[in-house]
Amino acid sequence: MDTALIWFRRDLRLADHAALFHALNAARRTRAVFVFDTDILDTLADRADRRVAFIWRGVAGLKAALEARGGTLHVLHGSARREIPALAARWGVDAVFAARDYEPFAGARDAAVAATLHADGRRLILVKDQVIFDTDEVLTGSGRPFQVFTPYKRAWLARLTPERYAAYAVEERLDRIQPEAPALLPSLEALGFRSEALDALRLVPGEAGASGLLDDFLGRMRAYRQQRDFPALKGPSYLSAHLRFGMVSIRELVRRAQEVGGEGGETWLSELIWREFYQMLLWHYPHTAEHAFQARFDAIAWPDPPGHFEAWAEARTGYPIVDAAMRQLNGTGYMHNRLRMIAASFLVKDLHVDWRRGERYFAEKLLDYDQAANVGGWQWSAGVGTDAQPWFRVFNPVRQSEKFDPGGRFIRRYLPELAAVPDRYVHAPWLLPAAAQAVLGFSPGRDYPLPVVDHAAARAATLVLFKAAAGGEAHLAG
DNA sequence: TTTTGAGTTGTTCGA
DNA sequence: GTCGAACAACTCAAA
Repeated sequence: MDTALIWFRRDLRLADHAALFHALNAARRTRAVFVFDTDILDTLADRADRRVAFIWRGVAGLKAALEARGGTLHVLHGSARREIPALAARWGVDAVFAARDYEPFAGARDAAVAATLHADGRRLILVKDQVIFDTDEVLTGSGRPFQVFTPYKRAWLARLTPERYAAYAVEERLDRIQPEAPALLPSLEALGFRSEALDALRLVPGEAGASGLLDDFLGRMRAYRQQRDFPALKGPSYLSAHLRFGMVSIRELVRRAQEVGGEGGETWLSELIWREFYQMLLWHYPHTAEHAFQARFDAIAWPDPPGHFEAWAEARTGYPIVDAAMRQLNGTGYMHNRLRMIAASFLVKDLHVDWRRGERYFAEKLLDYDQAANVGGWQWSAGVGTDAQPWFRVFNPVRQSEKFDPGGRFIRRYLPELAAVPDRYVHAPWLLPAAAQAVLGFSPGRDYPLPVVDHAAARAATLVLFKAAAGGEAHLAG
C-alpha cells in the first residue's frame, strides 16, 4: 500500500510498537497522528486532571522523538470519531493502524471509526499491542473464558514462549514517517486544562520516564514479593501510569520479569497476568463495568448512609490507615496496591457504600486508572466479582494497619497530626488512654476524627447484607 | 455426565 | 503472644 496512518492512543512510545511496526512494513509512507479526543476530555470534571497533563507531556515527547528522525506527529483536538476519518480522507491514506483497546468506550469508538473509513474505501487495522495474549488466545478446554485467576494464569504461562514477548523493532524504518505539513502541538491551556496537579507528582512522563523507573525497579525486583505489601517501603515498580498509556511495552516488562526470575520476577509477572485477566474479562463481559459479576450480589441495596462516602473521600474516617491512603490518592493521584484493597473494603464493608461509587472516585483520581483493573479490583474487594474472596472475609482496618504498616511510618507520612501518637496506638488513636492524651497534648475527636463507624458492628451488618442477597437468590431460583 | 480438587491478598475465637 | 480451626457453601475447570 502507498500510505498508512498510524493513530497513537494509549501507546505513546516508539520502541517495541506493534501497530507502528505493521504500518511501517505495510506502506511506502506512513503518517502519524494523535487526537486529544473531546469525547473523553469533555467528561472530565477536573480542569487540572493529572492524566491530561501526563498524556500531553507524553505526546510532546513522542512528537519531538519523531521530529528528531525527520518525521512528525500531527496533533488534533476534536472528536476522534470525526477527525480520524476526515484526516484519512484529506491525506488519502489506504489504511489506519492502531493498537487494539479492550475497554467498552474504545471498542465503540473504533467500531464507529472503522465504519466511516470503510464507507470511504479505507480500512482500520487494529493490532494486538497492549497484551501478550489477546482475549481469545487463552481459553478453557471448552473454549470459554476463564473466570478463576489461577487456572487462567497456568494456561497463560503454559502458552508463553519467547516469541510472544519478542520486540517489534521499528527503529530502522522510522524514516518512512514523513511530515505532511508543519505540525503544531496545542498547549494544555488551549485544550482547556492546567498542569499544576502534575507538577506535584514528580513522575516523568514518556518513554524516558518509564525507562528510568524500570532501571530503578530492576535492582529491586528480587525483593518485590517481600516488600510489595508494605506501603512505607519502596516495593512496587511505580510503572502503572506509564504502562496504562503505553509509554513502555508490555513485552519488555515480561522480558525483564523472565530475566530476573526467582520469586520476585515470578510474583511481578503474576501481577502483569492479573492485568490481562481483567482486560480479558471486561472484554468478554462488558456489563461488569457497571454490574456485579455474580448476579446474585447485584441486587444488594447498599444502605449508603449520609456522610459516609464524603468522610471516606475526604480522608476523615478516623481510621488512620484508610485516611492516609485517601490522602495519598487525593494528593498524588497514586495509591499503593495494599491500600487500594483496604480503602475499598472499608468503603463497602464498613461504610456500606455501593462499590460503584468507590470505583468512580478512583476513576477520577488515579493517574494510572485502568477500567478493567479498577472494576475487577473493586468487585474483588466488595466480594461481588468473579473469583471473589469469600463473602465472610472482611478486612479489619486496624489488623491490616498493624500488619502492613507496623511502625506507622506510612500513616505518619500522610497524617502528621498523629506524629506524637505512640506506635501502639497509631492504628487506633481513639484507644489512647486519657493520661497519655494529657501528656502528649493529643485528643482524639479534637486533633483527629473519632471513628465514623464501629468495625465490629459494621462487619456484622455486612454479613447480614450478603446472607440476605445470597439467600434471596436461592429462593428465587428455587 | 459425573466427579474431584481447588479457589491472591483474612479474621476471630478459644486453647 | 501464638497456634489451629472454623467460618459455608458454591462454582469453576479439568479429568
